[in-house]
Amino acid sequence: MPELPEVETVRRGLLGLVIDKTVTAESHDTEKGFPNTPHDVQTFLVGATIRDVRRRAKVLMIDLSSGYSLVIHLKMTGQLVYVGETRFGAGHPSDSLVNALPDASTRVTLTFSDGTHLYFNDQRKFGWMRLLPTIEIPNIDFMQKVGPEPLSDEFTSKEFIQRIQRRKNTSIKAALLDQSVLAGVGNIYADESLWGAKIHPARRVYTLSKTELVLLYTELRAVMNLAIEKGGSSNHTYINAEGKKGSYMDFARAFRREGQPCPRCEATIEKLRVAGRGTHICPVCQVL
DNA sequence: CACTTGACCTGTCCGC
DNA sequence: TGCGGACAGGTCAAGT
Repeated sequence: MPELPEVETVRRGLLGLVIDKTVTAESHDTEKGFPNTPHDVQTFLVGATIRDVRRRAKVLMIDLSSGYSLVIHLKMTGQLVYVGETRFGAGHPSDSLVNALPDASTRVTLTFSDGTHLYFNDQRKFGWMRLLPTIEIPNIDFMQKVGPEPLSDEFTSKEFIQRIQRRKNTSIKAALLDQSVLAGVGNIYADESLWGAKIHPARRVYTLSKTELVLLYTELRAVMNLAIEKGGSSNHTYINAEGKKGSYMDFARAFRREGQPCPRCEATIEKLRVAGRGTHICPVCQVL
């Protein structure tokens, strides 16, 4: 799924596309992804106008004039794609991505008063979308447990170290991926930041020096900020609100670069398994 | 309690 | 070409 930079990219895209649009219809598949009652949908979604699009951790919130919000987690393969009235012509780079919607992975369709649409697609059906009173969002389980935003101005290296060290006995990669430690880090940016800080992902947290952790903090924020600037990372499923791919993968230094040279020392990048996840390292820069 | 593993789904890719 | 298994950017519940 989209990690923090991808979700933030979707948020920024949606802001420019759906603010002030009024929902006139909604449809969704019955099996999964949108469990609200038809009554709630009719009362609090249909007829409401979109006022804001916010993000916390990897969760998006679309605030409505009804006092309710659509709360969305894209998990691994979720997409939120806006399709305007004027579709791209045949041959346009985005043509095949966007003109074909809705498709077999479309779970929810919103129709706006101007005839345009917002689609929630999710091939693997891990993602979810639900309609909640806006003021109740901070009370849901996810929001209660999730850690601080790593890119906020108030998030210091001191706080990073303090929170990471709550998981002293596990691997540093597992600690980075733990959403209750800090919000928004996933497999890509865990590998990229560990490469940047020259730390082996399987190192136990208690073995890391303060200097190493400060460097990791700096690398993590740099890598995520760069990824936002580049519009996120794209595999075959991630696209932004306009149906476009991000370009961070062109800048990736370890993630999915197994067999290619390390940009720092030319050693061959290797793939291994840490914390149950595919993990990419430079075996020379990052040693146990 | 801290930590690890399996499950949730569908599609794709790789080796036989 | 077909088939089986591993794997995919996340999070929970259940297990040790």
